[in-house]
Amino acid sequence: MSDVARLAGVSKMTVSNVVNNRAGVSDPVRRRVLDAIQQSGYRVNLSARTLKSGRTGIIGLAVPEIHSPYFGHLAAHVIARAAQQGFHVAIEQTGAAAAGEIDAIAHSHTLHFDGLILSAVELDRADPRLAGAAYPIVMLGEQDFGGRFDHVAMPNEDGTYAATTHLIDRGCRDIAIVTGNALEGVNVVTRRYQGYLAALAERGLQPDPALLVTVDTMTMDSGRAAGHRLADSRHKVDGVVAVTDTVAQGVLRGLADRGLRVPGDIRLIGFDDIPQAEFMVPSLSTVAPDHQWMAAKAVELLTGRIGAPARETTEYTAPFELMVRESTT
Amino acid sequence: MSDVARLAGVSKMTVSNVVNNRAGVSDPVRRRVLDAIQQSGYRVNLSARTLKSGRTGIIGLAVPEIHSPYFGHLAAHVIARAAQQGFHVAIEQTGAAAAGEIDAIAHSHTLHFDGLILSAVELDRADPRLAGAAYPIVMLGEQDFGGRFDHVAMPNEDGTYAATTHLIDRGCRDIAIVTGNALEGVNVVTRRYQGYLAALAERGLQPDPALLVTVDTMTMDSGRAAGHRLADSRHKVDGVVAVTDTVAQGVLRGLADRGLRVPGDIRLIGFDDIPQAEFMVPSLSTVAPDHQWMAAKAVELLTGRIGAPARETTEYTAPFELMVRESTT
DNA sequence: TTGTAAGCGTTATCAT
DNA sequence: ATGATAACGCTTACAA
Repeated sequence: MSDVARLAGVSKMTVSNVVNNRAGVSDPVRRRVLDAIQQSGYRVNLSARTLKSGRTGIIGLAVPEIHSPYFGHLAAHVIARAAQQGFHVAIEQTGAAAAGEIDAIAHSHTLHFDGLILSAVELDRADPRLAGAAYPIVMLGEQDFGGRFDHVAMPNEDGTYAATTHLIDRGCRDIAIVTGNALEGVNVVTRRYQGYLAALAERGLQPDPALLVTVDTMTMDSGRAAGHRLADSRHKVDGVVAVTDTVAQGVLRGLADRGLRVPGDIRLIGFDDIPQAEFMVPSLSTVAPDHQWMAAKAVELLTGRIGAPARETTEYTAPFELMVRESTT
Repeated sequence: MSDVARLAGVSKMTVSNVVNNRAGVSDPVRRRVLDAIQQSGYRVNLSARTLKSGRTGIIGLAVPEIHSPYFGHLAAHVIARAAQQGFHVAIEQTGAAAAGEIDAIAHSHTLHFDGLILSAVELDRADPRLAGAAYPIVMLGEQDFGGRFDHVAMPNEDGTYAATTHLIDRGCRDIAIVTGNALEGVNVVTRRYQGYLAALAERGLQPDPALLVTVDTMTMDSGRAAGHRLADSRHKVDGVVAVTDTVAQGVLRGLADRGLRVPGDIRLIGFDDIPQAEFMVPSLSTVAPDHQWMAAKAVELLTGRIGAPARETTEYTAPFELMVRESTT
């Protein structure tokens, strides 16, 4: 910057004013400075600007894992949206563990992110380590934090309710649910399970404990094992609600391993509408929350709070659509 | 830092020495300083450190799109590996366009990344804008840049050769290839096409122009359309080599749309071994490059060059394995 | 073993 | 409209 100033015959301050498009610089001077910038190949040093301003222009996005169609998809939207607002996104992987989620918060602090979008799946609202965060956090999609944070929620309960009702409408009566094993507290697993129970109850169907299949992780592998368990059990099953599309993909494969056909023998529905859902054979019916909407709201809430830290927290729930495809035909 | 120094009754410099684990600090002083750090909740300011040292500790990773199982998977490995070496990873999306790839380079500059891992799919080795980069770049996986950059290559030609040979071994004689439309120059598309041609030639099969199906983008959508074209043509086809697993997923779906069975009517093989390949119905045979190895090499090359900028460029080609699954049984 | 001084590149403030 | 100065928090070089 000193070089540019010398070249243009002005002070560093004037260069700064030109670089930042501030008013109060005469046209000829501005031109001279711009020329000097061209000539010297000058570029602002963001570290210096950050040091001075206390802002990095970077927001963190903490997700369980960036591979995983759902979070990858979401991340792509967040990155695009943040860019529109002049923010860069740094991605942290939490590994779907409470410790990783806390680490992400600490990291954000160390790296001086301006804020953090946290897709928490394990962290408890009561976790004392949550108190430490000294900058804006927006919770995305999962746990309930009782109004302590801005929150963009998934339509967990309503979505699964709609999915289960759809299976009943298609004539299913023995509907299994494949879900996580954290059936206590308020989290994605419990809320989706509640939606399933609510739909059964409304249609006068009894939930059968034998039709509750829990998995440790939300992976295709776990889903496949769940599919095996369903196929190998003596229980009649004519429909399956899977907690996520990724798990559904595994369930589908597990049923195929045992020679069961979807939708011929068993109907299957997922949750998320990952890009692959439409291309599976059979294509997967699913609950499709509006990912783009979620990303936009999350970024909007975060940048809003960066501007006004003391504002009241807000909670949004994403709209969703039921995508009916071959797997429930 | 001044606060900590005052609290511990030492100078800022001593605090710095303790924070950076430097030798030459007596044990009692070190303890006092650590206590003071605890008490005050002090954390180093990375911006200040960066400003002083000229290094950010952040490396950029530019990929066409972070959703996309292949790049998501690769990114996860790169992030993990870089973390081991004390680097953070910022992800840039290029949108599979040369302009986006150039932007990523410029961005890296602005954001003062210490280096960039660039998964270039469109950028040409002759592109003049490539000259600008004033920091280390490692090319990952695709284009050939004639030794100008450190490069971790995919086993493009050998992989497709092996895939095609495998189909021939399974009795296929009319083998189509679904690939990109950039059939000139040295890039992933041409090299994989060469591997296909080489395998046909070695087994005395004539390449049939009608069996070359090109797509604009490496997406499931494009693959599906290609599947339709193959099914609707009058040509006999008994095997398909797809340029990527993602495209293969689309081809499989496109063939299913037309009532064609894999592997019954047509055998299909992909490239990449994305996590979904194993879970597709039928499961997808594919060429499996060692992603973890690639990520590790890329990070290693980059950090090596950050340490020694003038070193000779190196080129590695990833090892691969042929995964034989149901789609070619 | 510890401390002092200067400077990394930028910008806010105040002066001209 | 433009400039001088100081400060952001840290580390290198040197002095004690």
